[in-house]
Amino acid sequence: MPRVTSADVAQESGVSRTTVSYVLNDKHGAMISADTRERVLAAAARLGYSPSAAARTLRSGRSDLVLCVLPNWTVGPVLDTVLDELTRELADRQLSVLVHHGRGPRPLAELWRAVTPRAVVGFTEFGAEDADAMRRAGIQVLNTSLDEDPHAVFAVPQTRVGQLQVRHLAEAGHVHLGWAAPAEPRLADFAERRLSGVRTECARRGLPAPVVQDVDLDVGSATAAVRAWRSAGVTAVAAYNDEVALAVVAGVRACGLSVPGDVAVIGVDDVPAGRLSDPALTTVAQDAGVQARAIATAVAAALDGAPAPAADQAGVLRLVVRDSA
Amino acid sequence: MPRVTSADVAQESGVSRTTVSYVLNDKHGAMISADTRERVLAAAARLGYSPSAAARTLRSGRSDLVLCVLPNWTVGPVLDTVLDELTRELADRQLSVLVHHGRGPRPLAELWRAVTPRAVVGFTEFGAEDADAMRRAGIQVLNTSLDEDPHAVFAVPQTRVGQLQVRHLAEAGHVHLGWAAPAEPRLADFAERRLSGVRTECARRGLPAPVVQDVDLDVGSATAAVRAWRSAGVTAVAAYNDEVALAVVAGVRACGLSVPGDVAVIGVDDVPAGRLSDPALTTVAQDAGVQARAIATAVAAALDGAPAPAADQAGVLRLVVRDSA
DNA sequence: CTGAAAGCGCTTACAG
DNA sequence: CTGAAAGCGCTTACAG
Repeated sequence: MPRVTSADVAQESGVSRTTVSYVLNDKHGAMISADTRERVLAAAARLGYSPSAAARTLRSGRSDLVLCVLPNWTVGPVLDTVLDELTRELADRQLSVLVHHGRGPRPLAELWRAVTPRAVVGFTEFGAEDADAMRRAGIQVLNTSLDEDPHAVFAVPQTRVGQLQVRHLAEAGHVHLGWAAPAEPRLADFAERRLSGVRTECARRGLPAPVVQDVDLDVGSATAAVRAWRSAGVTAVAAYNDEVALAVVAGVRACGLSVPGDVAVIGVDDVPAGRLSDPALTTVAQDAGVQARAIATAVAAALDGAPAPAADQAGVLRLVVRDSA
Repeated sequence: MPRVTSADVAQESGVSRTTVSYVLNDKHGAMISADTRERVLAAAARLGYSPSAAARTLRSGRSDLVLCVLPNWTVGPVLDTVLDELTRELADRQLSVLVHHGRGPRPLAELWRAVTPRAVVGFTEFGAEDADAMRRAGIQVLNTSLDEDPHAVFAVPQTRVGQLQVRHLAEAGHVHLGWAAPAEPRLADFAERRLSGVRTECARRGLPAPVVQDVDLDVGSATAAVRAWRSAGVTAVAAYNDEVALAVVAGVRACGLSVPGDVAVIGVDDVPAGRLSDPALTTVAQDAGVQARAIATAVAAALDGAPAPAADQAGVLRLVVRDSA
């Protein structure tokens, strides 16, 4: 069954392809009689016509797609929400958001060439040659991954996350702090940034350096870490995220100790499971909506050739005090 | 800065566009001298040439994209993993996977027209007219959402999930069961299927019908539900998923009761937080790898025009017994 | 108000 | 072994 083209619609409605195009694209300048208009629309509907985006993109040199490239580790709940919101935000600007997961074995180039996006938003860093090639092809390249990236349009200030954790713990009187690192090596870049914030803030307050322990998402690993912290005199632990924090809580419990009495724990992300755990997790929440809007604004600005507006990066973070610290 | 085209490469290397195309596509039939070949490749590299996928798609009538359409509620951890794996699986077949989140305000048609995918995999049902239009455009339409869908290529047997939960609870001697439904209305379709499995299995075993309670992801809501269950004589609760199960556990605790002594709880998904909770959650795990491979196989079969192979749907599910039931 | 024609960049028979 | 040419389906000046 051959494709229905604008020529078919033209023939069916007895007009030229030009007119079909004008009608279907609601062309402003051209004045089409209401009668013709109606005829064309009816024919298009009858034939089930849908314009070829490939042809349109080829002709106009631009699609209306925004490609988001995710890192090759599992998307957390926050990023999920960011993508949902971003999709909604950009829809207002007639842009469709497409997400690519996990940087598989196929080179990124295959992908952006295949979709000809207007903009690519990286939630992970791409290689310099990839970025250059995309820019050469007229694609706006935006990056949101890490704070120091010069091309970053919006980076959640990861060091600030660590600072907030320490501030809360220190103000509660804790002096000897621990840091629970994720075992997953692909998280290392993020973890490093957060830890660096923890270190800085400890130093600034004259506290001893944090005692770092890797913590897997199982009780055994967490128990070992808790023992190490205890013997180092640690009374409060800042965790990479809520999941790791939950593991730490489980470890403390397994040692026959209690949270926050023996060891206080603070996480990051504010996941539902943290609200429901015993004790409920104190955490640093990231506002997905703020992130999504900032990225959407940056994308829109880039497409308009405008300078990226300064995003209120501090506003994303919020301390949520519950029972674990 | 104008686009570099194959004509530029041809000129730069002193050959025709035909030859450029042959070299770049590793055309089998055509014998190109090693010398020419090299010259073309060098010129392409020097110019930073990247072929226009729009033109290629227009010319050949097909792209190498597979579009996954997600429902408009947040992706769970299982689906996340499925997408990662699917991306990997299909990369072996030279296909790139693109994911669309959340069915925003833009009509789906805009999207598939804009990317001209080879296949669309729906993790949510689309309207009949959308599906028809896609099929008319030569796109393979696959659906994975719910068991009864005739177009479903691979549906996790949701009713079976409920059956497994009941079987475990019943074999542990429980007679009066509760079912914890998610408060989120967008989950209703899934929840309904699981609950139906619970009902069926209760009936089959001659147990009274399950007592259904909506449970929000907060302690207050869960506490109210637990009180209702207790006064109905319920001793074990099957929850929609692990998050809801965690809420139920929190509710039981808030009532001053214990899990599983007073109320046993079983979830679905096997999320890390469930492993770490106190007590550790008994749950029904879904194997994301099995799902991803089944979908990948189905997509490949559809593209080859082959009939979809029967997937081993039962193998996806596995009971994980821990301490909560 | 509407039509004929060019051209976006590519691939592929068809001739040499 | 390589080139000239057609055509995928669309939009948009340019003429009427």
